[in-house]
Amino acid sequence: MLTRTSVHKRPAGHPSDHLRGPALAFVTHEFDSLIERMGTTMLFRRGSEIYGDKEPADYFYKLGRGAVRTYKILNDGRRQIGSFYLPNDIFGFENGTDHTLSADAITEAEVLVIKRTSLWALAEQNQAVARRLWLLTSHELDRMQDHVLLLVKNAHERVAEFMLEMADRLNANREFDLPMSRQDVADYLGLTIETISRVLTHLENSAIIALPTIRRVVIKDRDALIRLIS
Amino acid sequence: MLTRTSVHKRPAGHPSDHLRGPALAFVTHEFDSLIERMGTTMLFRRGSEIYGDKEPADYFYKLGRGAVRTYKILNDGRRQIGSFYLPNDIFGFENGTDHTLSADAITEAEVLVIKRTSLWALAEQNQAVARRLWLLTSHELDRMQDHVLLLVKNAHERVAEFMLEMADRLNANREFDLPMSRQDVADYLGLTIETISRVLTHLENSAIIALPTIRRVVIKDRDALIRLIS
DNA sequence: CGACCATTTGATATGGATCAAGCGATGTGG
DNA sequence: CCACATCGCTTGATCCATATCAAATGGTCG
Repeated sequence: MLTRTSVHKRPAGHPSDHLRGPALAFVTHEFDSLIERMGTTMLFRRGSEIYGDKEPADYFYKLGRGAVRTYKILNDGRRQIGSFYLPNDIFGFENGTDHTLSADAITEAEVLVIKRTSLWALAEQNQAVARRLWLLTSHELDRMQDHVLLLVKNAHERVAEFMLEMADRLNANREFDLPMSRQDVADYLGLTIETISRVLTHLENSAIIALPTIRRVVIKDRDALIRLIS
Repeated sequence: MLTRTSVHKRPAGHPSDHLRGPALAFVTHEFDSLIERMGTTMLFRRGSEIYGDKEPADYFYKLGRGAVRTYKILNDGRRQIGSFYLPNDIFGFENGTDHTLSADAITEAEVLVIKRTSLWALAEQNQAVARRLWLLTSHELDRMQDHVLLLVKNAHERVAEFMLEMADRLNANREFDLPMSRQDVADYLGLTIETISRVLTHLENSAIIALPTIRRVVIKDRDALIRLIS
């Protein structure tokens, strides 16, 4: 019988691999200016819908300013949030031709809107663009995978991991403002608002975080947070 | 949500949709024979590892015969299964340069192993291949998204949805054999084996399914199952 | 047949949900 | 500038779905 050991020898072969360093930077920059030229900037008010569940996915989006959530309303009326998007994130990639989630603006949001067909046509001729599209999808996949792993943990672990993720994505070392409400956090983590509140109070009482205002978070003991998610 | 099937069935509405009909069929076939020529068939014994967590992802895989699971062991020792793969599914696409999940054979499995670098080189010159790679990643993303939505439902809903998904993916109308154990099902659905067992007993007592043997499932009342997941 | 492992079934415990009330910040009209 | 309404959040009491612990059953393979 064949064994599998011989299989894993070569250097990594991920799509983006030969784009390391300057090459990757170039492609990223090129891609960004491309879509900036192809797209239109739009302003969405707090709470307004960017696209709806089951709508054809004719566009994709790059967030300039603000915050966006994608979500689905379940049969029992609960809302499950799929992802949060922060400045410079690209979204609307989470699915195929028809959106399976809806997206709306959590805060006032400046969004670059790009027509898919034009970008797709471009990808037909430009390998770098095609590669980039693939990479974006792949990152979205990574994120979704992490979300699955998050949802099987207990409440303390979910909240701790969420706070570390937010700090990271907001480039904050210790202190940041959550762009979303407690209800949003609850719907993302698959918990209730009461549980979120209790866990935060507990973390505050344990001197692991501080909450100077309702939206502001100070990470006082990052190691303790990391230990929580172990 | 339940309509998603194996990687090879194109969900309605994907970006590649302008490849409808003969064009897509051609591409799919071309791609399949391409990778068959590029890859090597290997046999994995029941329970043997196909790739490990944190190994470089140098290959991807097409399952010929058997069943495969990808999973991650959590800090507390629990095992979370990310996906099951069935014949003709392509896997090893669930991430970037390094695997974030491990994969092993649930049953004896015949697997076509393809070197990523060779396929990637091909994609550089062949749009159809590049498109195909994107599509595969995108399907994986769809599946992961469904998994997130599954994990926030209650035990009955999760099990009902799982059974419908399996029937669909195994192309079974009423009757099929589960390739995986109760423990696997539990680890996929984020439940315990006892809960799986109790829900199955309940579904059997309600004449919604029958379980003639431990692995065999007969769907006696599909509508009731669908109603359960509403 | 006997041993072993997977599954089922039963009894009890518990984490997080639910229901309910209180609180604090923000805004509005008088 | 204050009284009051509103909304988002916190806190408390209780409940319930699922986990956990434990034992019985069944299926498989020597």
